[in-house]
Amino acid sequence: MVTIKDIAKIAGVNPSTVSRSLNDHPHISNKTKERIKKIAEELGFEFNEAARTLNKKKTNTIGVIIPQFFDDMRGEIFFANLLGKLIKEAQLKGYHVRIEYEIEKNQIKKLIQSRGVDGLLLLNPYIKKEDIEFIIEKEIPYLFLHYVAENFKEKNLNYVRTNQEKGGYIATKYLIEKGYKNILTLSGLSINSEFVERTKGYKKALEEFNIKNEYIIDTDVTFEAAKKVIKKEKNYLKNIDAIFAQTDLMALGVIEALNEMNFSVPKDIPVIGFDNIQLGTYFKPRLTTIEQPISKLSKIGVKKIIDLIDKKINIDQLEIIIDPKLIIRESA
Amino acid sequence: MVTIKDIAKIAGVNPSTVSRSLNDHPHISNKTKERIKKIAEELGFEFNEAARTLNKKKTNTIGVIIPQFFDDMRGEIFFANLLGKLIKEAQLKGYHVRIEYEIEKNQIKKLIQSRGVDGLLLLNPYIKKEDIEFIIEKEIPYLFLHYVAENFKEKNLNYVRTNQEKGGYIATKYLIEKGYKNILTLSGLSINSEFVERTKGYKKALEEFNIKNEYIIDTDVTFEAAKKVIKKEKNYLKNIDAIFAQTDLMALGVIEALNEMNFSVPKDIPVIGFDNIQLGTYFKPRLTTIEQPISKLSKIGVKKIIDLIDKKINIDQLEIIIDPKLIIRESA
DNA sequence: CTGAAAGCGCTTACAG
DNA sequence: CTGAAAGCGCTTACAG
Repeated sequence: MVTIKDIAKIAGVNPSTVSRSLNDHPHISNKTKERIKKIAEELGFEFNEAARTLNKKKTNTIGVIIPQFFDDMRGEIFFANLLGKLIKEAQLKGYHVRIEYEIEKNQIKKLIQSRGVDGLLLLNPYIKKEDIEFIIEKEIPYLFLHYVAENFKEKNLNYVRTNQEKGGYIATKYLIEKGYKNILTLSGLSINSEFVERTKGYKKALEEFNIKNEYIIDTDVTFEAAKKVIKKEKNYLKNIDAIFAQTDLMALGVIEALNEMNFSVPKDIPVIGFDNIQLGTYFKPRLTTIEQPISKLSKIGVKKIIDLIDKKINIDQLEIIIDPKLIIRESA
Repeated sequence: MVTIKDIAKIAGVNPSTVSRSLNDHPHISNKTKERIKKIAEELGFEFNEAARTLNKKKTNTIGVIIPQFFDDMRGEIFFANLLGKLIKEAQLKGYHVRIEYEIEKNQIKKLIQSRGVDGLLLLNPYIKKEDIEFIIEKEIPYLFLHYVAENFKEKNLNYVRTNQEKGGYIATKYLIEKGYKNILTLSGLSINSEFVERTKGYKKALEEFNIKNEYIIDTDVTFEAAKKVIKKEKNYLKNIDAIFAQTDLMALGVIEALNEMNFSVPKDIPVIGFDNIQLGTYFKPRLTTIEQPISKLSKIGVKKIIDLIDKKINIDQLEIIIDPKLIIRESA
């Protein structure tokens, strides 16, 4: 592999001159710069990353901690999308992304101590409290993305996330304004706060329109669970005239159940989802839903973590909340 | 950050002794080893990765090159699954994974020249010929995973892939043995050879059973395209008594189209898919399909690339072909 | 069993 | 504008 020394020898200069030339140091004459760059190019020279990292204490790597439930169907689509966009965004800015599951106990600490990353993008809401404290103590640039830690509410943390409450509010309000008053929301049986937030938004909308009847069912965040629950709660359904399912997959399960029970969607019962997965556009009726702003999330996430790494922004606190968007199609 | 020197000072020994102790070098007394390990533990020491990499010329990183079409719906589910499993597998073996899109021209060359990875897992079939030649010339351990390069048929390349032809064969044979003789296959309009292979398998099965009637339609690999084509080819359908759609998403589109045209699946026309995406289990009728062996693919892929890196196996040629599996459910 | 020294491939403060 | 030297944090061949 060709090194700076090789180039120095060929050019008859000191390695430091090669380094400076290739790094466009201002105090080097254009003549030598160009001469050296040409040689470097011809030899196919690239800086040895490890050597640079060791010297500059800069890895150009963003650590991304993903949750174990990445394997879930729902997580999969959403996270795959998010990760794909994160990788691309980072790459465009000269960083790369190191994705890790939290498998071992001290994974995050090790990652930091071994100087493997410049900063951390945390996509896992279940980061341990001590890890968060460690990150903060060591002043490692970090950003919660999409989720905010569940285990550490005391301190103001850095995050970029979707306004889930607003999403729930928008969905519910849309149904109310269409004239529905008995709205069931299917929420997630999950410790992730997104569902709590969406239900909050649901309640807020009801309240705003002075509607007293709340119908809330918590269930697993899957197609099957949603389908099953709807079929089981036949009697319950008699009071209901619209449904807000808090994920698209659940909404599809609900529609499937309703179809099998000979309800027509949206005529008999409109259904609105959440996420805007592509799947929702495939089947009839095409899903009306709330869009998670994945593109914005990844663009802003990458930009901000790099700003934090470059100390372009204060590490004090960074709170960015992105509003989701109503997508009107056929199901409601 | 704590270094080997710090520990040496505290322990009153030479840094080399610390290094050897922490690396479990055989010639160090257990006493000092344990003493030093304890100090290291107390200080929260971890090896500086860059320093180690620089010295040992080993990054413990597997480069993963993904195709631009990772963003596609189909690619997304399949690749997300595969990537998630790759990351986990690699991590369990002490490696991490560096995922890159091929954005710049010389991305792969740079990755190699800058010594960023120990080996390459190529998930992109459209690697340029010169890149492949470069990889081979530099003797970088590499493995095509899932796809095999389209641009470089001359040389025997290393790969781990699914036997797509066999998949097409199994699917078609299954339909034939159920008594169907006029089988349409919906193949992919795509330069990826997987569809060519699956169609080959389809033909092979027909031939084996002496069936002369071939029905092949090539179309975009999407739900919508499949649906549209089926609705358009109404007349064509009259001759058909079973359909083999070469992706699950296409199969779902086909079923949706058939339903809208008042055909019952599988009673009137059975439909078999390919991929075994989870989605296929959600809707009625649940999809009969061919399973892509994603778990095996990722496990073997990671294991073999590490073997190549460790020179445990010959770099001469590695060809592993994994058979897909028939999953019988309701649609056929 | 342990130490002293050189080296991995860069960068940069110090000189001139 | 350029060079010589020290250093980033490890490892390991050479000695003893």
